[in-house]
Amino acid sequence: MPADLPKSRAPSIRDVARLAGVSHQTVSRVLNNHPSIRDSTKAKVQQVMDDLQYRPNRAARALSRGTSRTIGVLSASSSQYGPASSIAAIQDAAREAGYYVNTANLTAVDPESIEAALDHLMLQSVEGIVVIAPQMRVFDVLEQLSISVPYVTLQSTGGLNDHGLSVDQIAGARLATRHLIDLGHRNIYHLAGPQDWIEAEARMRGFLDEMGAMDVPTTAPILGDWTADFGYYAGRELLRVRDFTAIFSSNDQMALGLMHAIRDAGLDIPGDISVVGFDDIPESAHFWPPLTTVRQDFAELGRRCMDLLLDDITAGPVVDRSAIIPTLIVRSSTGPPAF
Amino acid sequence: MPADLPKSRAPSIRDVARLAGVSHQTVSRVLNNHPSIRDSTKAKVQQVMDDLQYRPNRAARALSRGTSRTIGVLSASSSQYGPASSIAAIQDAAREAGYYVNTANLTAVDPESIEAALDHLMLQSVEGIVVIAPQMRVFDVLEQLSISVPYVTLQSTGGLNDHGLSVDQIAGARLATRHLIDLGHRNIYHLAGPQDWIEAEARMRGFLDEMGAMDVPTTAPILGDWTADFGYYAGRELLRVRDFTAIFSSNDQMALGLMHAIRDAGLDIPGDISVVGFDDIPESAHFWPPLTTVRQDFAELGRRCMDLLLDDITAGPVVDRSAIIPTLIVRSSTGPPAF
DNA sequence: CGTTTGAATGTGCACGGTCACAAATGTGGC
DNA sequence: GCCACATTTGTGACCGTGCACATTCAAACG
Repeated sequence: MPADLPKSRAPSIRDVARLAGVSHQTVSRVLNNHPSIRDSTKAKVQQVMDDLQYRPNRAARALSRGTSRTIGVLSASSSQYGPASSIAAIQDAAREAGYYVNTANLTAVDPESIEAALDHLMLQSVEGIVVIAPQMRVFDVLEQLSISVPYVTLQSTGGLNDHGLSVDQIAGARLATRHLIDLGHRNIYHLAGPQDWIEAEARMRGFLDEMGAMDVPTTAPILGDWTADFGYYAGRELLRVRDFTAIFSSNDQMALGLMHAIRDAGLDIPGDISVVGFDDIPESAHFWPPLTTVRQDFAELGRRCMDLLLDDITAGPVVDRSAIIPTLIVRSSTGPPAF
Repeated sequence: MPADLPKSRAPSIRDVARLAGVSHQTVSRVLNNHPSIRDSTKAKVQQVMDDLQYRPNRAARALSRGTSRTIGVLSASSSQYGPASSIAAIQDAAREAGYYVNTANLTAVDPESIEAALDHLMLQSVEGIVVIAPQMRVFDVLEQLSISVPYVTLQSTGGLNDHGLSVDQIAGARLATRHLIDLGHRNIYHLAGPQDWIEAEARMRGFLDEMGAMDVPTTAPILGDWTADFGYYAGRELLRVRDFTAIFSSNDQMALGLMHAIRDAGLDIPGDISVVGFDDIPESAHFWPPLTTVRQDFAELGRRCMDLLLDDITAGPVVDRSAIIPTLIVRSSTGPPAF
């Protein structure tokens, strides 16, 4: 019976080397697929590695190589559908590329907690950072801190820096707005996201741009907080005046709340009021009525973002930085205005 | 002007030592809050560390200590609301405890990808693993692989092992079922989750238990896939016969789809059919009608789970392993049956 | 057959911390 | 002033891997 007792320490390359009758460097070469290794040697070493259930020690490798093969994700509101989908895609892409992912959540958006989260990531010597914290303020802090590793963001600030990759939110918002205008609506409200959020800002701009381009008079957008709850209360307030026939909501959740309020007021959707959302979360198709919305491919975004970062890290080939154009999904929550 | 040129390498503990006029070991002691360090020395060292913007190298520390201060999260379906919330809570709790978190997503539930994900985590020498992959099969594989680090799961299999901590799904399901029975329903369907999922199984058992306890005849549960889409199609099928007055859905998304189908059939909720969900996702309050459901505190679950794991790792004090009891949230999707 | 060349393998050290132990320094009692 | 003792600091080895360089070996060439 082989001495299979649980050794106190895990086997190292030297253990493997000794048993295989080679030097530790040869084992290292096998590990790293060095070209000049005799096949027989390679096989022998690999055999011993299997027998010993050898696993390279990541810390040692990182130390010696000076590289951690780890990337960090700085995320806010990671429990929401969009960010969560992107994070998952990022993790998959990273793993496929042989990278590890470490996530730090932002508990608040004040500079202190941003710095704390960043510190947490830097302490792990991440080689790059993906920022999925869509608040403007996060970007400001990032700029100031002058981080020593490359970083990319899921939300482009629109050309101010080249760290961004993003769905073209403006185009998406214009799509939604145009849809309402084409249906004949002229009194359209926009329920925007928090002013601080990049997507909120971009969607608002898209809305205003399209309204301007089509020469439709605009009212000031309402600033919400993305939640269905807010959508509901905003809807209640808006309906006290009821000087509109359509609303474009910055995300699906608020649209849901809006529709709730509209129904509560005894009005019909889309008969009395049309509603458009943004995101196309999987539930939107089953809202009442099924929500017309703008679809974003969050997973694709995550993957592309990862490509971009890996490119920055390895200074590799130029990758596709073109924006992803979202698509309009027309369902039953929109129709021509009543007269 | 000080020589502030960007050195090719980051400052090490020895650089700090040299500038502070002490030995590297003294610097190490300052880093680790060793008790016997003269205050003046400590201050001096800290000053130099600040000046140099010194950051301890995690890899080196992990290597020499033989401990990585990293825990792994093995997760499936991490973009769904529940798991995502729990993961976020776990990350926060870990960071607070000075641990790093590394996540591996399961792309599929076959043994190969489970093993691959686990491998990915083990390669990083994680000290513990949190499993948020709620499929039974994952547990089987975990048992077989006989992992060398402690692990805990968010979904208890119910006493077969002691790795679990969970919301008492059975109690929650009984709450929901009892609510329907108390309202006077006697023909109640259950739309369950995928058979392989632990929660699905537990909720189904809760449903059957309560029905049995109250002496209400039961029909076989329908097995769904958690999506609103499935809820919709299941609803369409069920309504062809329409031999029931209430449905208890295993989660809120399927309940949403169900309600969609019920409305499509021209029926009233809860007038004709009552619907209960499970989870209380933030949108449920704004469904049409607002959904009666069972609330789970995912974040609390994540935190408690982390406590449990850290306890296992450090062999610390016994922590609270009591199950979390979910609560019933009554809204407008349930009412007495029509006669 | 000696020389050149390239592939295959070995040697020793570096990476940046921590640990065990030794040494120096300070403190109090007699 | 000397000893016992606690506190503070220093020395050197070590963790597991990769790198630079040295060495061995085999084949090819003149």
